[in-house]
Amino acid sequence: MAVTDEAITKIKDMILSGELSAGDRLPPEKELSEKLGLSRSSLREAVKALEIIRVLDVRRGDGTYVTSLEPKLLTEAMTFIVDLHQDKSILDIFEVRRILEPAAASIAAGRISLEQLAALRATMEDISEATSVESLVEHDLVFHGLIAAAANNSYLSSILDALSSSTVRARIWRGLTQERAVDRTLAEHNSIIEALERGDAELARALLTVHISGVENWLRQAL
Amino acid sequence: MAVTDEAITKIKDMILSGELSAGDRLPPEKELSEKLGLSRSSLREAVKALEIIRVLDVRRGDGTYVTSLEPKLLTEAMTFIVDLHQDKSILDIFEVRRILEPAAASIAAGRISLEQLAALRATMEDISEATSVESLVEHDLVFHGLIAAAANNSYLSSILDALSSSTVRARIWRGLTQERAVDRTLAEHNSIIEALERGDAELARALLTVHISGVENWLRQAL
DNA sequence: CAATTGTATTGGTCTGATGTTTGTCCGGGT
DNA sequence: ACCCGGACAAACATCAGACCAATACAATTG
Repeated sequence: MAVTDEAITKIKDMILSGELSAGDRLPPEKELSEKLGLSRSSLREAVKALEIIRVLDVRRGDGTYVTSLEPKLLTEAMTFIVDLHQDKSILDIFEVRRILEPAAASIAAGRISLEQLAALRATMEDISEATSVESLVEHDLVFHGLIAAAANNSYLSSILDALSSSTVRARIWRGLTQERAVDRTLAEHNSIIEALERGDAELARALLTVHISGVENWLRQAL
Repeated sequence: MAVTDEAITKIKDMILSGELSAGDRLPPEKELSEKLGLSRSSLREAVKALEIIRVLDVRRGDGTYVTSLEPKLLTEAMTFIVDLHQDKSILDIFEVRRILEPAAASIAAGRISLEQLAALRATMEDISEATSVESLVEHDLVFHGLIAAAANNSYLSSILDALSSSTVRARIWRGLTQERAVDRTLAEHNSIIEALERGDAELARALLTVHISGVENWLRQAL
């Protein structure tokens, strides 16, 4: 194994063993490189790799820290990967979303707060068939993100966030505007909000299934 | 933004734009570093970061290539992250598994092949309450992995694989052996196989829900 | 006491040299 | 014609050392 990969493993092990915990600061690069027995350049490659998956947080002029390691941080790393995997099998991604989104909505129906409901309703304002694609994408991201967040499970919302990379969404909304299906989609969003307001878990689940399936079917024939 | 991060973005964009496709070889480090306007050292940090999330494949003495970018590769990257996130909120992870595993089993019931069924049955051989924890973990990983694979959705099985890091599994099985709950768990596995053999999607879904919930409840009281 | 300035610490980047591995080509032997 | 081995080139791996830039913190100053 290359020295850099060894360093990655060693740092990972230090975290797993508890020698390093969330928020802890690592020794300076020079010191750590000597301790691990490799050059600073090689160590930096290892640190960079751990930084991109949000395990380490490097602050110039300050030091390198272990991140909070909250599940939320999983999102960014996963999004990065899913972004690159797009086009490969969007339908597979939709199949997973069709499983998770209704489940999230169902859970959310029993837990969602008034503030979150208000935020959901707010996303519907100023949105219509005439709205720009960028705004629609933004609305959609926030809308589904809020529902996932209301389910109160960081892993669940992180995974859903990642599976709905904005790049993919943008293309879909672009297609929807051409197909003049925007108001149907927005009407579905409205129904979902109403179900959540009533705390109707079963209805919320069903509406999400229909909603995702609708887009999925449009996608299927578009490909 | 630092030059290294710029390089990461640029390489990512080259892949997204199609300038680089799966399997393509990147220019040599020296050449690419000049093209992107940074030193070789900094470029190497960028490459290392993309290598760890399985976007690039570096072959010493040969060159650097874009990986196949198959969803399967998502697993390794995600597992690495989830491994580090363990202990933080295992129950959240179980909640997601309780959503995905039954869905996967339900889909698998209609698609599973005879070979896959045989493989599933094979995992039950030589397994009993007396078996070592290592073997039980191995059995469990393969068992659930096969079901996920039978659902024939790479993203689904990748995510499930990642959520079931062997580190977590090991600890759970260790607990189960102490609680003498091993044969109940194995009996549930048997029932699941039978449901899949009959192609009974609804039953498979229910059994998986019960199965995951059972472990989940044990975990809840153990924490 | 607050604002400013200095300075040490720490990460960011570059350069250039050297080691290691791999792929390829070519010549000799069968 | 085929196979094998060595030489060579290409490409990544690693290191050492230098200098830049941002930050934290203590000292200074008003």
